[in-house]
Amino acid sequence: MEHRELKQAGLRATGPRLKILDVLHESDDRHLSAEDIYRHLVEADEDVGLATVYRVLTQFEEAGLVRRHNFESGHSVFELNSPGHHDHMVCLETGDVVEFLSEDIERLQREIADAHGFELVDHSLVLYVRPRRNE
Amino acid sequence: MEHRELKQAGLRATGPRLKILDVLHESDDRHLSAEDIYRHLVEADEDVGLATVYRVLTQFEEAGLVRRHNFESGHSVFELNSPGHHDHMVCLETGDVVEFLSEDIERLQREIADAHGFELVDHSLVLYVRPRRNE
DNA sequence: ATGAATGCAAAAACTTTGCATGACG
DNA sequence: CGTCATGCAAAGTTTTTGCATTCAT
Repeated sequence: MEHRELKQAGLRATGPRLKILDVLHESDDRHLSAEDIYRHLVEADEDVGLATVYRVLTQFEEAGLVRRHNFESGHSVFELNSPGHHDHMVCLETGDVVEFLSEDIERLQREIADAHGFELVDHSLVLYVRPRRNE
Repeated sequence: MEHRELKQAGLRATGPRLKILDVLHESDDRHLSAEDIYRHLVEADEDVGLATVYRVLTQFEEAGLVRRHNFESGHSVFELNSPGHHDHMVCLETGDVVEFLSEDIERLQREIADAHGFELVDHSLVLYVRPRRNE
């Protein structure tokens, strides 16, 4: 029940918000741009404006429902904020996105921030890779 | 001699390119947006167009003279491609950028890419931090 | 009913491109 | 001199905003 998901996040359960959340849940691709989501909605004959998609995604981000990434330049992509944190590996040749998690790296990051007198709030780690040739 | 630096990179040593490279070398802040560089030039009464700044920075990036980052959304920032690689820590309260390097993290990244059947080509790691309160 | 959310269109922010002119080697 | 590079202005992208209308509670 996505209605509940929105209320718990402190947001009114409006039509556009429900539809956008649904696209995020149902899409094969976990990582979608605002334009991607807008296209899904138009194709499904849902009447939602692009401006609303941007506004709603920003609210979702503030509410912790989604995370925003800026992998390469140009535009942002959004993904549902799944309970488990993870980082991303992007294949430069195929565009595939693989999620991974390294507790060692997570710990090292906290230690490094700490050593510089800071507290780690968040981080962004993206590995750019290409298929390994079997030599 | 920045003239030489450009020739070695395979670029003609034109006025605008020398001036932009100079701004990158002389600026206190290592990380500058195209607009930042343009502003420096205008203040120094140098007659260089913003479009040229963008074109030259892109050429510099392709030639390996600078690196482009997309820390937050909206705009790119550029820094001279110093010989030693490093990652970045951005303070959310002051905007300060601190550079750091962890050989452990570098190694773990290669291992992770490898474990997924990929070869690590590049990566982006940014820690978002805030000043640690002394409790 | 009432304040919040939406759609549309216009604007803003950032970056790229077309074209005539000017500069490097 | 022949390109290649530049400046300017115009166009392209992505994202935000103003405002009248509609919707959720």
